[in-house]
Amino acid sequence: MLTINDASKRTNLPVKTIRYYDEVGLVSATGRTPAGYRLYDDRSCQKLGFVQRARQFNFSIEECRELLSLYEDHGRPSRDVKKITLSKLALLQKQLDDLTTLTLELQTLANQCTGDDRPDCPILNAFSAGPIDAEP
Amino acid sequence: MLTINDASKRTNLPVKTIRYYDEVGLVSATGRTPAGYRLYDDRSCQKLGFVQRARQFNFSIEECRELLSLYEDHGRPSRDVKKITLSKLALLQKQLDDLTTLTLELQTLANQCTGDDRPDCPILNAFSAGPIDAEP
DNA sequence: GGTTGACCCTCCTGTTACTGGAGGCTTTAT
DNA sequence: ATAAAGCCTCCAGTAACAGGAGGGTCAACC
Repeated sequence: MLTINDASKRTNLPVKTIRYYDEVGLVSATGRTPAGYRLYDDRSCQKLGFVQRARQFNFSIEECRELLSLYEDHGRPSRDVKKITLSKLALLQKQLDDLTTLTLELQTLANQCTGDDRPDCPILNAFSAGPIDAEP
Repeated sequence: MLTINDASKRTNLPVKTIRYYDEVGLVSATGRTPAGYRLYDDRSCQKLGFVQRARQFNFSIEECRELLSLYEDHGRPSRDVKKITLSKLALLQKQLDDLTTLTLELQTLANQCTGDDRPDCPILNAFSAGPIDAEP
């Protein structure tokens, strides 16, 4: 049985975060010492690690909860997991597209800006006028 | 002078958002009617539009405040604006890289998953094990 | 003149996923 | 014996709004 600090070291999750996951019932502590200290076993640590990686993939806490229950349920069909994953993937793709467009436009503006002492600035001009045409 | 609703239509910002910008002092209402209704003139609408576009570029409210004050200050050097823009650009680039990696990895996992009735699922396996090697 | 319906206001709560801190035990090391 | 580190709970705050309650206002229509 590990203290919350040990679990933190093993999973690379901050202590505060582990406590939070316990609080919201995502990954509950295995037990408590008589003094009330949280205890975690290997299984709990594994789940914490699972959540950590899923979070890195931009899965929300609620989605993690769902994935975790599928993970816990030994007989679940992989179809269910794949479905969640694919819809998340579509979302990521959209974010990616938006971010790419945005970066390109901003890059264009920065390139056009002389960045000197003169007050004329294409960036501010663009912001005050309207949408930007990116030039290649 | 426009009501908040008219300003909303002109700028495509929700009424709630415009009120919020007033509340936090980002773009204050030009005045009020005797009944307490917010009023906006062309200049305010222009500022609202400015903020809207800057927000689309992922500038935070505080950054917008900064840009807006540069925008207001007629004599500011374009260097200042460019500096802010470039650091924002670097941040965007990093987000983009992370998101790209993430998407690729998740894609790899989804491809490996049969998505049928069987419980074996590479996605869950990967999450429970550790980092993923994306295959081309 | 009354009434509907569309606006407007303020204030409060909730969202996401934590993070920081106060105040106060417990355990471990010296 | 004491100091440091670690643990606990509870409270507040973060970003940028969105939703809704409760209530005032304005223009039009009958």
